[in-house]
Amino acid sequence: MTKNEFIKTFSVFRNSSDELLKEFLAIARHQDVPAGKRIYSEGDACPVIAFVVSGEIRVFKTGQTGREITLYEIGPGETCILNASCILSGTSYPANAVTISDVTMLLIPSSDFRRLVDRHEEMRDFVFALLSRRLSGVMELVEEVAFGRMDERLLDYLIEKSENGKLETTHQNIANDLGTSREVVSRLLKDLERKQEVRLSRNSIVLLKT
Amino acid sequence: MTKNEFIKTFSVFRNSSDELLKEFLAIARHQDVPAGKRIYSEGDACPVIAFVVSGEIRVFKTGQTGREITLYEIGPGETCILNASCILSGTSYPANAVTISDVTMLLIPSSDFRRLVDRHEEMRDFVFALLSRRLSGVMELVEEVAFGRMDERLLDYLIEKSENGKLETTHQNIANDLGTSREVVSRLLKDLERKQEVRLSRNSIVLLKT
DNA sequence: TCTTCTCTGTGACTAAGTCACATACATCCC
DNA sequence: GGGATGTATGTGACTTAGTCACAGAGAAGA
Repeated sequence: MTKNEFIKTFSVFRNSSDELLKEFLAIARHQDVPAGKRIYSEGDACPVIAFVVSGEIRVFKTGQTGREITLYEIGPGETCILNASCILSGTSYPANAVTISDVTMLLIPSSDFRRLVDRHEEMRDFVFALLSRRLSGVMELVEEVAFGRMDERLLDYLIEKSENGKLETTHQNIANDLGTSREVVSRLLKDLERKQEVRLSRNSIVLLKT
Repeated sequence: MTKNEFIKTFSVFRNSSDELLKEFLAIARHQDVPAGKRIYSEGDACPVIAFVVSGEIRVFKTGQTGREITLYEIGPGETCILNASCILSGTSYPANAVTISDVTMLLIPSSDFRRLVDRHEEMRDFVFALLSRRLSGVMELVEEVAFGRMDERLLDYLIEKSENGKLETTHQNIANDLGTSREVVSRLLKDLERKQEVRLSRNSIVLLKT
């Protein structure tokens, strides 16, 4: 990957020293991962840190009952900050991660990453900013889960995830993102359909009231 | 505060350079805050960062209905990492904080803190470690809230918070920590009393089955 | 003792999650 | 086309959690 390609995706580094960019790109190993592949599981060690060039990764927790909840998603120009967190604090991975589309990423071994963070202010700023954004985000999620109504959370979710008022996914997938069960999602969606707010069919939800 | 007093509480800095310690202590402003005082509210800016020398601070979120949930507590030798997070990423405070006992802390203006982090590896390590511990902790909390049963969460809470099998607090305070309502706590405690697992009286809960 | 304030108890109702099972849709094979 | 199979969705009955309204108990001061 060239310097220019890198900067295009990781725009925070656009004004960074040539030294940092050269070092980074010399170390980085390019990797492609197909959609639906588990990247990390809870308790894993973190030998490398991943910088996502394209595609999306879902980070989630699992309950004993098998229910799941999405903590956040990682997109292009971001890094799997939990890797950073593990590496810099020497702990193991506290959640699960899976690719939700084909993903291209740059891998940096943890020892090299540590050195980059120590040497380069831009790298530190990047990591701090992302780490604190995640912390805020997960705190926000606690608030939603603890106090929010499921029907409202579902509606917000539909609006956020839909493209042109349409969403192609299963009720189970929605439940896994929201941390509830498939039945609850099915029932709430049916209520919305009765209120003429959505049209349902297999693998598809169409928003009517925009 | 002398260097030795500081190191006693913030033991991670015990092997740090004299330079860092001197600089830190020259900048730090000592402050005492009585119990029950609001330190930050959601949306506040962070002009300073607080290093807690003694006492405890509770960090929590509030819902529209007035319910609260504790995200974590800050004790001696820790810093209010959300301050750090705000300062280093330039955002505002995403939660509320209140002293739960008399607190003594050292305040560092944000610009000075930024400089300390840039210059000293030990300070970076300290901040990263705490930040990632908090992130893990809050993720754990999401899991508990999303999937845990309230009776089990309550029991865990009682065991964790009790001293010599005794706990002096109100049902409302417990509810505020767990993110539920006072009635739910009262009912579940009554159930535990009927099962001979606790003895209840005003402002006090005694664990019987240790 | 009376008043006032805080804390706790409880019934009735709504929201959310679980369990069990029925039904619908899609795909592949013949 | 017509089955067979697998995945996705619908729904009733039940349990757990949260809300609302209000009753009653304990503490503390006048």
